[in-house]
Amino acid sequence: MSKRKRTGQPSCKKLLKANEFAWDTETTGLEDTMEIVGLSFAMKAGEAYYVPCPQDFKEAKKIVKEFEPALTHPKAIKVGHNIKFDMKLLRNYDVIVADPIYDTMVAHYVADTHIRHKMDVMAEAYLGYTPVPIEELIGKRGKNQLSMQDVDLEQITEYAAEDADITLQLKPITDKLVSEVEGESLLQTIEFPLIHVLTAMEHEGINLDVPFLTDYSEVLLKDLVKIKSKIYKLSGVEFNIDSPKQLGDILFEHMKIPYEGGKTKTGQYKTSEDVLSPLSDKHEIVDHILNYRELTKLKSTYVDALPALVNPNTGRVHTTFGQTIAATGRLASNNPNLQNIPIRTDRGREIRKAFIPRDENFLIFSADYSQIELRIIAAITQDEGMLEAFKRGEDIHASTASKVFGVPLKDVTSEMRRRAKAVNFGLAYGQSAFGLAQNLGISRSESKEIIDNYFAQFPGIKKYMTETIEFAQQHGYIETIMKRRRYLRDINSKNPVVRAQAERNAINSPIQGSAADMIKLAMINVHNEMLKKKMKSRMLLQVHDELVFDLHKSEENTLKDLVEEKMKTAIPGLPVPIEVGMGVGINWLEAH
DNA sequence: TCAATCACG
DNA sequence: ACGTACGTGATTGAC
Repeated sequence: MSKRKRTGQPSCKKLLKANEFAWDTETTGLEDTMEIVGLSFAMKAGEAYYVPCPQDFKEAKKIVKEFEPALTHPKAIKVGHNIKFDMKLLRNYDVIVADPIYDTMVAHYVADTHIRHKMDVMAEAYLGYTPVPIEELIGKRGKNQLSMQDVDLEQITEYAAEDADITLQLKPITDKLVSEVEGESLLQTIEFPLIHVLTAMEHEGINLDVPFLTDYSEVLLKDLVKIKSKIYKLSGVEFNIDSPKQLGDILFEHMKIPYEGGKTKTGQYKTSEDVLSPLSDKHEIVDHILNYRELTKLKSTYVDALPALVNPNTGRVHTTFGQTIAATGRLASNNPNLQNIPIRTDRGREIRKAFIPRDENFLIFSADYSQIELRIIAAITQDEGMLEAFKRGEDIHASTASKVFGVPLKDVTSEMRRRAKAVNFGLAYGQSAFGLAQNLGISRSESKEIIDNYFAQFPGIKKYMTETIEFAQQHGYIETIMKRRRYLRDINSKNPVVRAQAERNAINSPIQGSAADMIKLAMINVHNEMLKKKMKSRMLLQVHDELVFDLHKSEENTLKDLVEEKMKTAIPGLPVPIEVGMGVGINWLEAH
C-alpha cells in the first residue's frame, strides 16, 4: 500500500465535499460502557485523518457533533467496516448516521458468506497489506492491556487512520465481488437498510426484571442442592456432575448401568440427553441427572448470567446481532444471545417472564410467522398438494399425515400427526430414513415406507430436492428467493460423507435463507413505517421467525395492523398464504 | 483452546 | 461400507 499522509484534523467542510468517505471510531474498549476516543476519516486512498476526542463526555460530544453534517449528509456515502458498531456508538452522542451507507464487511458477506470478513484478513487478501495489529498498541489482552485512551497520539493516529484508509480501499474490491455474484440488489434493498434497523434495536435494548431472576436463582439453587445429594446417595460417591467424563465413568463403570451408545471422539462415554433418556427406566439416578442438567443450564446460562449484562448506563440488556455470521443469511445474536431464551420446558420458559416492558406505559408485543419454512418449501417447490393444504388453512402436519398414511383428515391419530410432523421437519434438513427412524423410535423399514409415501404424495418436493442438488453441482452455489447465494465447495467432493453433508446444505439453505430474507424485509418495512408515523413503540428483538416489540399502550391496534401487514407482504406474489400469530402481555412469555 | 453439552428457530 | 438433520451461542471441564 502506498504511504499514508496523516494530517491532524479534517474540517467537516472537506468531508461534505466528498462523494464518499470511510470512517472509523476508536473507543475505550469493547465493554458496554465504552466511549469514543477518536474518529478517523479517509476521503482518498493513502490519505486519512484522525480526530482525537477528550475524555470528558460533554467535550467529546462537542467534537463528535461537529461531524454530524457529514455523517448525516444525504449525498455522501458513509463507508465503514462493521459500520453498525460505529453507528450504535454515535447514537450515544445523539448522532444518527443517515443513508447512504456502505459496509465493507456486510458487502463481503453477501459476496461469500463463508470466507472471513475481518478487516485485517481482507486487507491482507485483497490489498496485500498487513495492518498494525491492535496488540502492538495496547498489548495482549489481559490485566496489563491498555485502553486506547492511554496510547500516545502519534501511534493512535497511525492505527486509526490506517483502518479508515483500508476500509475506503476495500470498497471497490467488495463492490466488484458483490457484482460478480449479482448481489447488488440484496445488498442495497436488504442488508444495508437492515443495518439501520439493527442499530436501532441494539441501541434500544430490552428491560429485564432483575429481582425476579434473583428470586428464581434461589429457587433453582435449593432444588439443585436436593438433586445433587440424591445423585451422590444413589451413586455412592461424590463427584463433579458437571464433568461429562466423570459422570460417564460413574454411571457406566462404577454403577455398571448398561450402556449402548457410541463413544465420543475422545473415547469417552456419551452422556448427552439422547443417550441418557432411554436409560431412565434402568436406574432412577438417570432422571435426577437429567433434572440436574436442565437446572444448571438454566441457572448458569440465563438466570445468573443475564442480570450481569444489564448496561449500567441504560438499565437495559443490549444484544449484538451478527449480520455476517450465519452461512444461510440468518441473523445471529450474542453477548447475550437473546435468540435462545428457553421456552420448551416449564421451568425454562419461566425465564421469559423476566423480559418486561420499558415501563408502565408499555406492553411486550410478539409477532411470529406460522410454519414459515414449510410455507416457503411449498412456495419454492410449487408442490400442488402442499400449496392446497395451506390454501385451505389446514393443520399442515395433520394434512400431511392424512396423505402419507392414506386416511381421511378426520381419522388422523395423534401418533400419525407426530410422525408426519417429524417428516415435515426432517425434510427441510435432508434427513435420511435412518435419521427419521432414530428420531421417531421406529424401525428403518417403517421410516423408509413413510418417506417413500411422502415423496409419492408430494412429488414437487422430491423434484425440488433433485433439481436443487443438480443446480448446486453445476454452479457451486444455491440461492434464496432474494438471490442470496451460499457457495457449497464440497458439493462435488469425492468423499461421500462430505458430499452428502453439502447436499443437505443445498436442500436446507434456500429454505432457511429465504425465510431469513423475508423477515429481514419485514423488519425494514416495519421499522421505516414506525419512523414515519413517529411511533413510541420500538422493535426490540428478532428470533428468526418472530419479532418482539416494546408496545406503547396507545398504539396497540396501529402496531398490530402494521406489523401483520408488513410481515405478510414482505415478499409479495408468493403462491402460498402467509400467516402471522400475534400476542400482547406484561412479559415475553405472556405475549406468546 | 477444544470438546461436550444444551438452549433456541 | 460409511454415516446418518439444518443454523446458531454460552458454559463447563480438561488439557
